[in-house]
Amino acid sequence: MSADDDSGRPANLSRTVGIKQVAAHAGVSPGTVSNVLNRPERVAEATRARVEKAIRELGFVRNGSASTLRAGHSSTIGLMVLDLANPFFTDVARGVEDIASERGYAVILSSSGESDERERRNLRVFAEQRVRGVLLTPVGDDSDACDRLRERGVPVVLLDHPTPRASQCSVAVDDVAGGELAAGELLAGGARTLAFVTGPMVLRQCADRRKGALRALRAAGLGRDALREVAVGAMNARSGQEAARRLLEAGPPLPDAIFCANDLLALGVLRVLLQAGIKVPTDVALIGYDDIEFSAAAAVPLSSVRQPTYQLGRIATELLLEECDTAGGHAHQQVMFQPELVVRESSRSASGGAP
Amino acid sequence: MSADDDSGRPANLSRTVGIKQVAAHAGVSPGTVSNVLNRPERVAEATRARVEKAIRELGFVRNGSASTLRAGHSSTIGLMVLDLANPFFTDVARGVEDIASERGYAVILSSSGESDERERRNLRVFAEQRVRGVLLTPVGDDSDACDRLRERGVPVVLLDHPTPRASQCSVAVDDVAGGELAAGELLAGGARTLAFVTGPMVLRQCADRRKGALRALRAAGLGRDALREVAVGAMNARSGQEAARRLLEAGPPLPDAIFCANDLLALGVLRVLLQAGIKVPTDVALIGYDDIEFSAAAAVPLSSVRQPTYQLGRIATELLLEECDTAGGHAHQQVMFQPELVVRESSRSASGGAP
DNA sequence: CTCTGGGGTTGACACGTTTTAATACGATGA
DNA sequence: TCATCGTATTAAAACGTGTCAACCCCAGAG
Repeated sequence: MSADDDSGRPANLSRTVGIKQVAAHAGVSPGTVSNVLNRPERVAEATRARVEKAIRELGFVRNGSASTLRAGHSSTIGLMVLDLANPFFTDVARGVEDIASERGYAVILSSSGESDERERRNLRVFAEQRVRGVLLTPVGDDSDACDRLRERGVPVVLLDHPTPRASQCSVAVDDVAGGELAAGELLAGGARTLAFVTGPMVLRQCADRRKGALRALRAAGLGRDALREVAVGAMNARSGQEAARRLLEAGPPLPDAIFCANDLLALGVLRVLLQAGIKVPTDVALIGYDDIEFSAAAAVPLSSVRQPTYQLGRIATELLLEECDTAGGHAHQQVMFQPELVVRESSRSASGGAP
Repeated sequence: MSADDDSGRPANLSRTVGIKQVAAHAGVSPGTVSNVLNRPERVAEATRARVEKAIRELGFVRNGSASTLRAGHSSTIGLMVLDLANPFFTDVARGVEDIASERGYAVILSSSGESDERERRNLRVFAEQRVRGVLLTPVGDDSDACDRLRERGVPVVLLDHPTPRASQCSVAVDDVAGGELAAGELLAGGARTLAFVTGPMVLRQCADRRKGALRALRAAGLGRDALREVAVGAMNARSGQEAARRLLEAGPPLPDAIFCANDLLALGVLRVLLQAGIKVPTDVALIGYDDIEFSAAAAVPLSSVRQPTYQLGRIATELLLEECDTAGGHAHQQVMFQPELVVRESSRSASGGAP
């Protein structure tokens, strides 16, 4: 009585159980089964029950490829972020998944790893899968790949990336303001020389936060030469360590304070500084960006700039699905949030406390 | 060889450009285009060049749904982890993505959030998408949903989850040994009473690490009553904080040391302890599990148990793809890695140093 | 009784690709 | 010259679902 071969048991092993098999089992036509699945209100209560019973009994699972093929688009959306290992983006992803699954959409999650070649490759996979729409945190500013998608009729919402173009939706946080907040906090603490530790400048996040820092410097009456820039290849803790080592190797006059474009960078910097016996914030003040969960628990609790990450994901997804569901008349929106300064120990220099 | 019917202008707006349009443009049959895409060696150099030119000019992108429908399965694999916000799993995911994309597979990444209902729902999405195979870190031990997939002919490799069943592949790390290492380290430091902070016991990871801890206790000649267990609802930092508060509220005789089933839990515990003015490791020693990147940078650098995360993902994917590509004769493997103790400050109690 | 209307159901086709059996064609050997 | 063979290409038949026009049947109106 082992369930080895097809010995009279319900058709578990029958190669594939499709809409037709269900129809036969329920004594209706395939069209009716399709109606039960897609417009249940059009089919009489009794037949509907019979079909649903058959579906359960046969363990039918709708073939998504066939649906997609017929419909011209699937019920999945693609989400492409810069770095899956960054808690900032996993928070965003959580917001995306929550809204999407609430509305019956599945999410294909993908990461470009800050490489535009991987971005292109993964966007092509999205295109092949005929995703319904795409949420994209672009690596560069070249909107080329993005435009090709939109030409194909695939809505794209830019995520954590503002756009001046009225022809598309975007959700972002004001990184210039955030950079100004961060640098301003360091300057208010008494710093006269700053270092800016950053990832690749092609990343808009880095460029904007730098711009904000420069603005703060100017407001404090300091020149551009008060800012030393250290650019590394990625925005993770490992690169942060490299940046700190470079700063140390550069020689004795360390900057008064360091602004990192990212909490991951800041944690890496912090680690190397402490290992070198440098006191934070006494010797050097430090501030990061994103306010990820681990920053508060760091060796020296890290000051940072908080962004509404989860909201970012939610709003972006709502905009995208709105654009998908609306036929033609969709009003594109460019949403911009404001960041918030979070002051912890790493920037509370002994000298410059509260005013 | 002159323009056939299209009047000079690139066919951007033609509703959908499929294999047929390419064929017409290149003056061949659709079958030949398909051959160019899938078995280029079968088609003459000259025609192949012509077809490839047409593909570029029309911006053709193969329709994955149609391929999948025809083939019966797609060229994507599904990856379901317990918690995307846990760096342990993002490291694993990196290993998976690297191997998969190397072999021309795309990855659909999904997270059950330690909820078996979400696990079932997301596995159903995998089934609808007709993924080629699934990498699964199951929430519970009920292999039901998993079995249904395998009945459908979808290979499933268990990830971070050992199995005694010879009928399926699995890749795991010995969590009993790891738990024993962790608790052993605390006991070697002089602790006589322990707390075990853990997530839901349905999670095998938690159950096994507890088993290892008990084994270490026994080896040290201590009874089961030397271990106080604090179980919380999830394995993240927030729950860790809750656990620590519960320990503090329970009254003055704190345990000598705390073993957390997870670094996230440990970081949460650490934070609350420090805020309460409790010295780590002097008053209470602490050890976590997974050795995530942030543990080394914590307020008190966290001792932990390291696992070969990236390798875990790689090997699991290799096994899965091997099973997918092999027709029938596939030898299932159960791979088990050994964990490694990483001692840092949080477990170096003043009393018990080196032997 | 017939006629009309409408809810419920059906059947057939289309979606874009892959695959298989069949075809065209030029070259080779008898 | 014809038969044979191999290579390059083609036409046609699936894959499983959604859609839409057609159809059936019965209730109610005339």
